[in-house]
Amino acid sequence: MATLRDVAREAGVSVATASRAINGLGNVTAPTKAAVMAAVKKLNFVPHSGARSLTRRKTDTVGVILPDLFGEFFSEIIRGIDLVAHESGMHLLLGNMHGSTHETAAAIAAMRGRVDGLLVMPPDLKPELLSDYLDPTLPTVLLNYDAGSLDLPFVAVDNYRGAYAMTEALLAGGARQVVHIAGPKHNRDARDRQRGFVDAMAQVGGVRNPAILPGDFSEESGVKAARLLVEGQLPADAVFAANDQMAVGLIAGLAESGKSVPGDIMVAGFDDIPLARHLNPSLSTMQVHIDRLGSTAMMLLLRILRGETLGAASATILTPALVARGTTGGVAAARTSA
Amino acid sequence: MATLRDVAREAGVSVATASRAINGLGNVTAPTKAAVMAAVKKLNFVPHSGARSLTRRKTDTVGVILPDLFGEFFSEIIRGIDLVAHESGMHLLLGNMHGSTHETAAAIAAMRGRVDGLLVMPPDLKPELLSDYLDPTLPTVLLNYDAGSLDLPFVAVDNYRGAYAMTEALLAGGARQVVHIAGPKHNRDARDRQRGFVDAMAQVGGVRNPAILPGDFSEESGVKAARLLVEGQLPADAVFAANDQMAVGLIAGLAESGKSVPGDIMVAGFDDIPLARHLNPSLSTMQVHIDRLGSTAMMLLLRILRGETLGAASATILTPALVARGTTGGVAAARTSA
DNA sequence: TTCGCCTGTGTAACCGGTTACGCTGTGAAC
DNA sequence: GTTCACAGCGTAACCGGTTACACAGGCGAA
Repeated sequence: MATLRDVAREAGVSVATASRAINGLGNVTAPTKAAVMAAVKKLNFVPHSGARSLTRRKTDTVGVILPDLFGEFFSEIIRGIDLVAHESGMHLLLGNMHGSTHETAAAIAAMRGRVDGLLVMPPDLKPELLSDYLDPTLPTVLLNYDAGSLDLPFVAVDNYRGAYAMTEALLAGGARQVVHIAGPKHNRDARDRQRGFVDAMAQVGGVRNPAILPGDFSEESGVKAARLLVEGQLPADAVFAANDQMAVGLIAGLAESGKSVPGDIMVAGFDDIPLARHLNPSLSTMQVHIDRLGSTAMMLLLRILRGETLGAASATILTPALVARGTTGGVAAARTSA
Repeated sequence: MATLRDVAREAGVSVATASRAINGLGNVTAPTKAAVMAAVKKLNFVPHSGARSLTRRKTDTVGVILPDLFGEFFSEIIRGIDLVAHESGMHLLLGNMHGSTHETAAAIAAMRGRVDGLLVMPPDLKPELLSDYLDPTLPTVLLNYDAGSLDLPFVAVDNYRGAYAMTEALLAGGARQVVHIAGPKHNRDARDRQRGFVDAMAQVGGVRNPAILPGDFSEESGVKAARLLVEGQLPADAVFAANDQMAVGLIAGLAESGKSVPGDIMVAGFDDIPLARHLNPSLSTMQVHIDRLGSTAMMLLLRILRGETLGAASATILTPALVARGTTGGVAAARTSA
């Protein structure tokens, strides 16, 4: 592979001149520049980004650290990030914490020297730990994580208000006994959604200790919840699952037990994954523009990298929108129904 | 941020010793090593990967260049790649060609000096162009792309045989007039699937010029195909869509026209996206382990990077498996049905 | 005692770019 | 005819690591 020195030699100039010519800095005459460019073409020279970033002290890359890469949720986030990053000529370096705290530290450490900034989504990490791992000199935006005590910019979904709104809607739709399927215990999203549910039940429904079934955001745990519900003879006329994935499993489980949705029992989810509208009946849910979560965070990071100071703008909360569909009897079944 | 020199100074040793201690090279006494490690802790030193990769001439990163980042297909590929990469301590640098040829060249060029190898998926690029863009010194594995004349290792899905098998199955299931909804014209997957369909129709069904409707892999184009089919009064008792996405649209469109699936008409897709089994009736399709596409390619690349020479092994073809479900009357409707 | 080897450590070159600074030669101003 | 500013270009230091090579000291063998 040709280096800049090779190009300089070929063009009969110094490396400094070659560098200036290639990067379009002013002080190079047209003929000199032409000679350099000819050498570049001839030798097929492509600048070594690693070396360049070493002196420039910028890499034009941002690190993205996600808890997992599974499912549409993450692909949407990445797509949103990429959209904005691409516009600014930034690259994306993917890190995956694979659920382990230790891996998280490693993933973050490995980013040093490779990226100009970090986008981190640590749904089940304690703030103190997180601040230990993060490099304070590296611009960082948190995804879906209210930093709280940490003084870091973040973009989050208003899980609390979303859950509150959905619960309210179920009650308004005639449900009296609403059961919640919770997400993983340590997951902040899950906890906030549960809080929203509990508060809405108390404040709007006048119910003190609403039933809550355990879950872990997986489809399987939704199936299990259906079993618990039916076998446990839990009185319920509506179930609000903490995410769509569990709602999908729940509906399958209810169908096996001969329960009809929404006839016997209404079902609602959270996230509005693409699958939601294709179910039959289609799934009522809280629509989160997942890609916007990513793109907003990326825009925030870009502004920080540009040196802008963002005061209150550093905390962005996206409010999910209620989408009433078939499983709450809100609208006719999706058109995919036969 | 502390550098190696800082650590060396703090520990009272030279940079060489510090480097050796940190990297666990043998020739360092225990007390010296301890002193260095103490300095590392104290100064919070994290090696600068950029600088390190400059001398080591390896980056522990592979570049992944995909045509797009939309939908579950790509998220699954990335997940498969990440799974293997992570095991080997490799990082993933994402490049996106955003559908444009020019961007493709830029994406590939930007990788120089940042990665040790490349995973490229160029579904609608001509081989000659591709070889122009690629750096011959950079180990590269092609995804879902039979390099043909190019002498590059690749991992691909046997689209031809998959389509052939599905068409055969439809015919065996009693269909006589099978219509194909094709994918984008320049897309190799789409073309191979169409060939498989045409050949099977001729060889197994004895049909010379089977009907083929245009499509572009989008759900929308499936809906359009349904319209063409019904309004055009095309005689058909089965439709084989070149991918699941279009099959989904097709089913929706047929439902709108009052056609029942599989009663009036059977439907089959290709890919087995997660949504497929959740439809009602569930979608018959060719199962492609998309994540394996990614992980296999990554394993191939790793072996090349390790210096292994792989002869015939450099071309891997994954054969998709037929999954008969509701839309071909093959099995009972999915359990998500009410 | 002397030689040689081996171990632990330091010096400095190097990876491939960028850029501060210094040098040269030209034309304008005096 | 000097002086000066400035444009164009080259030299060399630098980014932050790795590592070839040199070197010092300790030890066993001759």
